[in-house]
Amino acid sequence: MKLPGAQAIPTASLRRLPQYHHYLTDQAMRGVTQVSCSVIGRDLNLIPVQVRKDLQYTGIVGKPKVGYVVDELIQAIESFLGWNNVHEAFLVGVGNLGTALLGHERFTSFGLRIVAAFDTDPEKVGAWVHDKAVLSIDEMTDLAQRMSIHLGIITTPASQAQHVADEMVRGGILAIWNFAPARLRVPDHIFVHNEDLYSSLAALSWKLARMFHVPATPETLEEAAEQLPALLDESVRVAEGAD
Amino acid sequence: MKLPGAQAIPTASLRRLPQYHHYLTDQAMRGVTQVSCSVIGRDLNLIPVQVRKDLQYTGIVGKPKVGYVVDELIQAIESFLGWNNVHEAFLVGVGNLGTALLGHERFTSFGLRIVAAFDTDPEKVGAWVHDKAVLSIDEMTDLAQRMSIHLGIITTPASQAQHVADEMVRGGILAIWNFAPARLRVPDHIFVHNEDLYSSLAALSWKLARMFHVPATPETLEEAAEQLPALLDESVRVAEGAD
DNA sequence: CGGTTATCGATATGGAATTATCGACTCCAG
DNA sequence: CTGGAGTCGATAATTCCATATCGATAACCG
Repeated sequence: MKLPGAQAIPTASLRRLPQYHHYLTDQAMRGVTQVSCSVIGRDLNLIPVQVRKDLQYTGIVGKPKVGYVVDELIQAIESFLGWNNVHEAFLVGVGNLGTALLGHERFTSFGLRIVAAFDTDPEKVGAWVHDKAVLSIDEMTDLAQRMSIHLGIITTPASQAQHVADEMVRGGILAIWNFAPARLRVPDHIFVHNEDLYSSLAALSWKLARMFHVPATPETLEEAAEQLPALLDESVRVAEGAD
Repeated sequence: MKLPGAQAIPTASLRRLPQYHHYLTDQAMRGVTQVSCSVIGRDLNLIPVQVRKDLQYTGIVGKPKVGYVVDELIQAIESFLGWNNVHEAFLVGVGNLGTALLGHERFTSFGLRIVAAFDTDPEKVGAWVHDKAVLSIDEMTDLAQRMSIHLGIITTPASQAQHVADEMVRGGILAIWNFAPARLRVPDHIFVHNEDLYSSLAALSWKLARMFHVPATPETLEEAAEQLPALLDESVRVAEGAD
């Protein structure tokens, strides 16, 4: 028996759901009450079949010829993603990025409320950033336990991320949203969700490099083929002095 | 004939390369000169085969029993990702997130230099944020043309993102790094790379919801099966009043 | 009131990505 | 100098995701 809202959903689909949600709330504000996969697909540059498949994971049921009721769809997505239950979180690392996240009031609508921030810098401790108190990192572990906080957000430099993660685990935190470019080592039962801007930057860099420096024209391919040392010959370094 | 540094690489592999890069530079600092896929896999929680496959895309060649030379590997990744050629970029939207990005001096090491920022807010225009001038958005289009800027970064609210994108295209920008939660509509030859924190948050939310509210035990599955209305019966809304 | 059209839901196909397997090579130990 | 262990590189198999196709259903129109 197949269960709606079951445990299996492709990551790719999961990442598209907020886009549908955003689009749908926008449509709802404009007074639209019903919507079809075709229309969504047109506006979001996706093929209708994929939209339908994604939405089916939420357990929503549509009607032929009409499509879906917008409000029901929004509810289904929110429910599926757990946005109806707000999770309280601690944030560690009140730098540029940390401050930015603290300012995202919108998070509350998406099931996330940052209740306090922590830092090591004495100048920051005691301050208030976007109505959130900045406390000393030393208090974090104990406070997480006493407040039963289960979610931690790390926005420190990479060098401190592991230490912060360890403290979070000690404090009973079970899930970590990690923005530091570091691979955290945690016990198996702790869930780590890595953000890592650099991973994303890589995809962009690669594309840019090929757009501006190594375009895929036949000539440049031949050039490259000439330049590349005997890959078939010796172990010469391939990318030497490219700068 | 297969070309090293060719056009095809899985996105997933692309996203892992910076992690290897970060790990390798760290190892290099510690004096490690050679490394094998097994070791990398152990430290980064990946299976050796996958590491090997990812690294092969960069065109690097290893030696049996020994592995790879760390410095060559770093060079190969940087070259493959185009990090040896710095791209200049404009950033639009000096809010929390924009400010955070402007502060990332590290970007320069990864092929990206933000040369100027733009905003509509008269209070921000004329200021300097992290040594970058904040200019009026009106100047952006013209300036992009005159300075031959080809990369734009959008950190505005979603409502303004489309307008900014249009202006960027008019200014000759060819690639856009979009942090606004909006689907941009651009000509075909423009490359858009979406960041969208909310997409990422969705994956986290979904996991959290199942960790704390709908764990995957048989009992709760039965409960859920009971609660869910007759999906097989009528079109009743599935997720009613979950709040 | 019946035919047409648009949409949903389900299944099937195609392709891509991860994982597994095998042969070849290099270092190290005896 | 020779055998064994460990690693690379390539190919094969599996799994997973995206896309295509088909029947069923409900609104619209003549």
